[in-house]
Amino acid sequence: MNELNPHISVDCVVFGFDFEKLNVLVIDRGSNDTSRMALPGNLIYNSENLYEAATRVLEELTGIKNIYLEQIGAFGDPLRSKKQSDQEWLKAIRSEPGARVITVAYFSLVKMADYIPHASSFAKVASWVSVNEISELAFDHLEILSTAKETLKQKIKIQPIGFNLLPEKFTLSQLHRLYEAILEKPLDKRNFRRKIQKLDIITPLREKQFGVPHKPSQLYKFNKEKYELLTKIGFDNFGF
Amino acid sequence: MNELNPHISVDCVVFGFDFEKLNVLVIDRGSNDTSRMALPGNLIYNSENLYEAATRVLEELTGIKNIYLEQIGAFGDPLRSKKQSDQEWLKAIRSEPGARVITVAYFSLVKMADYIPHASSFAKVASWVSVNEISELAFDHLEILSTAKETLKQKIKIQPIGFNLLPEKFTLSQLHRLYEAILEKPLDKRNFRRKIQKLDIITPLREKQFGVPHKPSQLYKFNKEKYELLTKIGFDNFGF
DNA sequence: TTACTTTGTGTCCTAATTACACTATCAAAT
DNA sequence: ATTTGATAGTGTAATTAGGACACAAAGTAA
Repeated sequence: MNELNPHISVDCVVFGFDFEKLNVLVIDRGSNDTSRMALPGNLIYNSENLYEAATRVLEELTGIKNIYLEQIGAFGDPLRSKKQSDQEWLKAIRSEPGARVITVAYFSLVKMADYIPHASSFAKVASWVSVNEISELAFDHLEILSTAKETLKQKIKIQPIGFNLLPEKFTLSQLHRLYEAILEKPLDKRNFRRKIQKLDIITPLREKQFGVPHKPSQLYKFNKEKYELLTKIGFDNFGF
Repeated sequence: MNELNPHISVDCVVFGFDFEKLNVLVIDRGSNDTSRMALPGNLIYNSENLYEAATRVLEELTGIKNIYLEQIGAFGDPLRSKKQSDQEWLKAIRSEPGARVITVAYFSLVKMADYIPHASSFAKVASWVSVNEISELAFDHLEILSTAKETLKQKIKIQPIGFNLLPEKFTLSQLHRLYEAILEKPLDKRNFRRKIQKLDIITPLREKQFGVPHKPSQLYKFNKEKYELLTKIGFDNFGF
């Protein structure tokens, strides 16, 4: 009973933030056609649920574990894996390369510094790529990525999940740039700071940046207790 | 190749509004155990995509077609169809009743008056039930329903999809009660009206209610052009 | 004609949003 | 020592949105 289900896969859109822009973790299939890159993903086992499968596959392919992971939705066009380049690759790794597969996509937010991705299994290389520089991916992964970006945009307005993309200690400017990168629009610096401060979910540390060639910035940490209290009593949005 | 895929199903949460409260369309499996009701759903064909499958299954089981339909997500716990009552029913209608099936759930909004549901196929009866009176459903359908309600709550704040639940001509009071039913909280009458009017997506008709034992209400229609313009240039939310 | 029901409307107060510019503080270069 | 370059950090005024609140108007039914 603990066998691969040849009809169902999971794919993960792993976002990382380098203090400048959003990045996505992709694996390189190593062949030399034009669309060599793909999102990490694979078939599920019949014994595991979808979330477990996503967690497992991500660790197997990239070594990443213990992260924020949330479902985006299911993608199941009958032709989603019928491109010739995709079929060739599937023949190399699947026992039923022609099977009709639907995939359940997840998106994940990680602290980029914590994960120097190490490739494994059939992923020759796993690496970070700027989301805006991706114009082609295997299967329907470009569509999945696009949906993931949209989901993240919506979600960041409702929950402060962005903190999963920052280190424990961060500056307001970093948080500011993160929101701008996700929402893909400029946000006024003073208004942003005022709003974040009023939410009362960050706490200043007794610490500043040092070694930077400009005025050092106050460091903050995320106030998890306050956030959990907020989610418990219910709140509507973070309104950016 | 045009065959049923024994591992993938679709389920539909069809919402209707009776001017008082939200209702959901359920099918009655006709057996006499405690959880006789289920959401309309069935296995997909390998030749169709997920949206097509949901459309087809819904029409086959309830006669409903041409409606607003949107994906909620995938549900795939390995035990989701292992309750004894569910297994007994699956044995009656499936060739592989023990197979591990994941389901892709959709939610749908219909004008209740347009659809006097007629049962067919293995649905002995299809009928409207108030969402608040449902405490048990087959499989994991209660969880799916719960997610659907939450999705609808979120979505109604961002897009005016509520109009799919009302007839062509409607009153502001009906729209008001609809929002209250979906959001499960009272909304101030005057503030609600002000807000809706400012959105500029409804147009008053040269028509009033008649035959009602109280002051007749102005009738309105939904302004689709304005809405599409809004979605094109982008808007953030409807803020209720 | 009265009773009953639902419609439709305006104001005041508070809170939130937007637009906007200059000084402070550090490292690095000269 | 001084200058340069970079980013941090801060306040206000004007506008807009949100929330609380009560009563007259228009119909049917008794």
